[in-house]
Amino acid sequence: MPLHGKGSAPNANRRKNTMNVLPRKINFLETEEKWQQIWEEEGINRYDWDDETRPVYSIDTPPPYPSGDFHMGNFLNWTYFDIRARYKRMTGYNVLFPQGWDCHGLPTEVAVEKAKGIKKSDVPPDIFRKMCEEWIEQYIAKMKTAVMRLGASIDWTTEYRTMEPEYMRKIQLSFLKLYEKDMIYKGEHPINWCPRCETAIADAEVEHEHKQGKIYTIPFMTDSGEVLIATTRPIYLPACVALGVHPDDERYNQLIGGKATVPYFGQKVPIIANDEVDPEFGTGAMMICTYGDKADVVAVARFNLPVIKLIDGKGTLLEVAGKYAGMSIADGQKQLVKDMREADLIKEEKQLDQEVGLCWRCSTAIEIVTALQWFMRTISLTDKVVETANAITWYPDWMRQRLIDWATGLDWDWVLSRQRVFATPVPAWYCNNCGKIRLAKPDELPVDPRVTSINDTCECGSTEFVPDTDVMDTWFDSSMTCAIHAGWPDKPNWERQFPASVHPSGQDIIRTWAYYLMVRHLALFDETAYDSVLINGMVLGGDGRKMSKSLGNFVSTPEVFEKFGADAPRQWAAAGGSTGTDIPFRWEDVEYGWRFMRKLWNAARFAGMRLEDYDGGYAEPQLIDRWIMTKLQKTIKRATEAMENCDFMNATEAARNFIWHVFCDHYLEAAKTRLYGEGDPKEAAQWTLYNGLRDMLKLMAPVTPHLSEEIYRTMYDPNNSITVAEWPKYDEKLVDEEAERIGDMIIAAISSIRTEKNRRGVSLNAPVVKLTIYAGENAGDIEQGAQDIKDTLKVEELEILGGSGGEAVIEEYEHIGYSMNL
RNA sequence: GGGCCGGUCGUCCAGCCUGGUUAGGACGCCGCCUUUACGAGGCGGAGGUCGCAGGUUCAAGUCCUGCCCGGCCCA
Repeated sequence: MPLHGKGSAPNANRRKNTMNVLPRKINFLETEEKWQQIWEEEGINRYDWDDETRPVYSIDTPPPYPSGDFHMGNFLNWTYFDIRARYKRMTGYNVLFPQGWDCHGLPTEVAVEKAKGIKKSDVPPDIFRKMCEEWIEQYIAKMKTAVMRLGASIDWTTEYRTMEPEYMRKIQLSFLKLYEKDMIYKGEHPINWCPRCETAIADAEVEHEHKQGKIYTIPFMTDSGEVLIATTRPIYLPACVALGVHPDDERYNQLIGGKATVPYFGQKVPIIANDEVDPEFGTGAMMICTYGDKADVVAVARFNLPVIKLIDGKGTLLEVAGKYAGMSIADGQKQLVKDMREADLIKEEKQLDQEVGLCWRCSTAIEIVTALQWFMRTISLTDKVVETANAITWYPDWMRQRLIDWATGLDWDWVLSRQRVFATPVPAWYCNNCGKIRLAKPDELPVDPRVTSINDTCECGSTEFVPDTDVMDTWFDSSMTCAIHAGWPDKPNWERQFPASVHPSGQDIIRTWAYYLMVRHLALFDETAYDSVLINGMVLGGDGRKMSKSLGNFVSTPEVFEKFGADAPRQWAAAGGSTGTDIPFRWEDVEYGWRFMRKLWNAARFAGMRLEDYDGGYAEPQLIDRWIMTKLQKTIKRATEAMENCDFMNATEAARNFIWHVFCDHYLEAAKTRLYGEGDPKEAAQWTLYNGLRDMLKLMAPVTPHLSEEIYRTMYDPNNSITVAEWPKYDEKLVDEEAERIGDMIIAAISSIRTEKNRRGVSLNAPVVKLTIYAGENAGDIEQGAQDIKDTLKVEELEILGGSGGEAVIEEYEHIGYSMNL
């Protein structure tokens, strides 16, 4: 036995004060709010910017868009990174857990327009901005309340808003630095365009949807007769610049090099060989227009074809569309199809299931147009992105592929500029005379060129400048967080907090958040933005379908808080499914968490009562004490490994199952009689209980911080928080394999006999006049637990024999039989 | 069409990477027990040929191949 002698109490200092006993009744909801307040007052969640001893763990908390609704999906995310933050604090890290709000964006503009009954163009940009800023504060307040009610261990001294001048300064500065590095440029390129929002949008902002559409077969005239093409968008005929056929397609390849005449509009276009044309699709010949779809973009670039502008920013057809000019695309197409039918130029019409790109904000069908926009170079960084994605850690591992697939599938650089108001302005003016760009200088930031004019002289001698009226994609605000959280560019030691240790993200926004962060920081610092990515899945309704109000499976977060507070649903979030997978919200899981809290509370209350006179002393642990300690060590090991891997489910399950079904169900029952007694057997049980329970509270602390704290401060240490106490260490000295083997046998015997008592309709407490156990070769083992068996089962006379016999056998130990007289 | 994930008791979820005792847990269902931590509890029971078909192996829920179904993302 590794442990000997009274007084040599490992991990337990002799206590002077008696232990406080927990009250029978407890209002968990009030308790939680109490601790949230105390933690804030004590500042225990603050990052220590000056501490150079502890290793840093920095969390790249994604600043949410303050919609005002902290939904159960948010609940899941914040629980994930809060568990991570708390676990890391307990394992010795200086944890930076910041919180920001990603304020800019169209939804606020729309909401303000509606609320004030104005259009954004009715008032100057700075006035409209102010309205948006005021508007969004109410939503930030709501979101913040929810984050705090969850018990997220945020360092609120770090709180920031992306709409603040100070934040915009940093974003604009990064813009200038990227421009200096030639990573940002202004150019004319085909881009996705939302005709309703009248703004450029990035690939990542395009949603795809299947729609039933029509495909029309239309004849083009060539020197050797008609060639039929199939198109879903005949309205693009005026912008047709070529006819493409596959070079191996024997129906058409003799036409290559010749000309074709566009029906109805009459322009002549070249017939070119394009191996990307699918001879199986439609008629096998494809018209190339500017731009009907992405394939057109690729073809135009590849064959150096001219570009014909067909629509303006509102999606209205231009002059080139002839009599259709001035109509919307949809109306124009309708009219054109009608006219072409009459002219017998439509040979066939068929239904086709096609995919259309939609603006993710307003669901308007996007168009592809060519326009002068700001871009950030991303395509040239693709290899570097792939390399970095492979080098960092992903929880779970298979999510890595999502980023790689996205990055390698991109066709264009990132379109940065947007034509909106409530966003970070592009810090640039243009010389009114020669057109040269005059970028803001770092000390002029932050600046809104739409509001502030520039006092300077251009190289050409002119002093007149016009502002760049573009603003930036909101992702440009939020994809700098790893550096900005770390303190860039002002804190001299910002690189101590950089790269971020973990970037938490939803699987749905890997293509945006994770990708933009990575590419942006690589471009600026040539370094990864984060060392690991923690992915959470979506929260589904209890029926396994996507949670939504229209499906009637929607659960609001305030409702959950009101009924069950934070710690119970936090257990659902932690244990509802594997990290990264979608998890259904189930009230049953939350209720189970709530019952676990009550169970642990009662067990701790019992421990407190039996430890009231405990002075921290040590007596040689008995078999069953060593058994539970061994089981505890193995639980610590399992939970720690799971926590290290962000496997919150198995970490939580390991701790909960041990506490409830091993410690409460078996150990407390077996040790109860000793704890009511006197002397060394009692002290051994007390030592085990005192030290064991403390570790159990710690194992649960990241998941149920409020509950653990309430019990810990009442029973163990009123002045120090368990949430920053040391995480239990697996202690090999406390592992006793032999005790575990024999203990399992004793517990199995007790369980079997207890079941038998139950079967005979008597309570566990009813006395057993005589119990005879026929233990064969295990008689010596059973003998070691004789007292536990007698105590737990209330046996008056216990006889342990070798050999076999008895009226029943012990489950899982069929060679051990027993007889019992009640 | 491509990539990724999933298909395990009525329901939800582990287990699969690193093959090996009667496949676990929760919810629900049924039965029993007022026992000085807990009846918002305890004890027990029923319920699964691990999507299908092959293959590797002494041994497959676990590894390999093909297929089917569902989900997400992309074209």
